[in-house]
Amino acid sequence: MAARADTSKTAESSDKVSVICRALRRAIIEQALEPGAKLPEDSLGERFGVSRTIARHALGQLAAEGLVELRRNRIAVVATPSWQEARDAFDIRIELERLVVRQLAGKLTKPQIAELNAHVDAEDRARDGTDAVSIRLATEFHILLAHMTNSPILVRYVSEVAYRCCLTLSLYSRPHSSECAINEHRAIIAALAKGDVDKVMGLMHSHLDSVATRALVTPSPQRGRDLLDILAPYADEASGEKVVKLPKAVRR
Amino acid sequence: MAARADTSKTAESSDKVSVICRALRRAIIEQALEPGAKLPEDSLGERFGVSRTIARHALGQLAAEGLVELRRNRIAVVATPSWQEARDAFDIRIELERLVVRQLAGKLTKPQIAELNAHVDAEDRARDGTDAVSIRLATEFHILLAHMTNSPILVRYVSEVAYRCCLTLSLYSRPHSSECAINEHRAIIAALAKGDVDKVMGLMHSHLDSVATRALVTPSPQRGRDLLDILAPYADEASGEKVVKLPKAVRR
DNA sequence: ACAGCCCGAACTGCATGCAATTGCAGCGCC
DNA sequence: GGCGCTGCAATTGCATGCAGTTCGGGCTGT
Repeated sequence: MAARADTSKTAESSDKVSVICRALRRAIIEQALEPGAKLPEDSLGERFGVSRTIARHALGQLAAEGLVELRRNRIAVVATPSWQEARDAFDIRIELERLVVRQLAGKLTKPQIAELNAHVDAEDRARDGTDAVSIRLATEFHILLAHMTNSPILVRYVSEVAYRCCLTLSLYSRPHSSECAINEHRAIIAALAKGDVDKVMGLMHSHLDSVATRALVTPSPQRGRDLLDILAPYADEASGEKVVKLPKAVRR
Repeated sequence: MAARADTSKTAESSDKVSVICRALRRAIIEQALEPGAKLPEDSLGERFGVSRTIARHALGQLAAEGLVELRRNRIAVVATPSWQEARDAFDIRIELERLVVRQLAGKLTKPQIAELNAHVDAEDRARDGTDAVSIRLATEFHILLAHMTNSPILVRYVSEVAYRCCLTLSLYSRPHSSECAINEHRAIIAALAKGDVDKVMGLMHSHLDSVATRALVTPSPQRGRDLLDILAPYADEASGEKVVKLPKAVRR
């Protein structure tokens, strides 16, 4: 039951803008929309049966979350975080999630523990599904934890940064074996239930750290980064090196 | 030369929406707009010389940052964070800023240190100004620090959460003596320059913690939610307070 | 006199229209 | 053949218009 239909405090609830936001968010983190994919306002509006105004508003929200890049007078695109930004996001995420488990250790109710276990079971069952889904589930485990702190702000930040990490994982990571992640999730639940603050903070730290380092070992964006943007700063002094213009691989 | 000309990283640069956002943000954290103040789209549009569409978009962004509360079909109001939310915000802020100084310790350039010192000097000069301004400057010191990490994500989160804390300080704190804050800022700069990671993390922690505890000891509005708004007309026992419900803050 | 109802004003939700900017394809020039 | 230019189509930036909802004040019934 992932019903959690509560969107509550944070400005978004049931209007069309939020619906589009959620849909796009999910599409992005499941890689249905790759980083760099174009998101023209009218196409979105047409797709979701709303006007450009609404699509535009949704894009604005997603841009505020860092999932979408918005350049003036240009088509919005799915964000393409740099490797450094990915590292930064993970650093922040580690701190935030340590805070989460610190607040949660020993304070979980039985139903909450059951809910967590159920979620991990779901992760387990999804192991033979697509990679995108298992990544999403793993991410949602962390968001579920954040929810249990009853701190809307913490939920928002953890969600955002987790989504960003999801996005970067899709960029810089190859098929990851979710097995160990699941085991680590179980270990975290156990330590939380036992109330061992230090243990659980350490677990969470190493869990995220391992994901980060395992995923982000390759600072060479094999593809997908639009080189033109990368090279923009070098345009001034790029006299000696001949910069060939690559054949725009990502065309539609 | 604070010409931090970074456009486009964080979606907001030079369009009218961002202008309005910045203006409102500042008005809010300087308490020109009190928590609970109404922000009708038309009035904002009129005030800033734009249409409702733009004002609406700006409100959306500010709502995403938690500075504005947006209820469907209702006039937007400046957010009124509960006391618990204030605590949560400070908790998060402490972690984030510890991360900031951890990354910064020993890595600051001379110009950066000079810039920081200049800012604190400005804080010093503003001591005889209004409280709102000195609070804003103190907040901006922390944001300036975050900027120096060169991590856009960190900048965004620190800024947001710092603004939120600013907002709550205006709610739950009485006139605070900024003197010690200034000294603590100087101490932090010194420790950063010396590169003493542990020292500076401890300093930052206690700095923020002291601000938080000094400020948040009084949950005077029992729950702080929009209950406060409801009770405003019946402001008998809340006598000492200046709760004029709304002199139509932004009315032509 | 008081409570409840009703109606108008105010406001938001959303779509559409128009001007301005950008992307791009084709064309001419070197 | 490659490079730069030009004009058109695509797309955004923004304002305005209309419909639906909420708020508040006055009126009526008791």
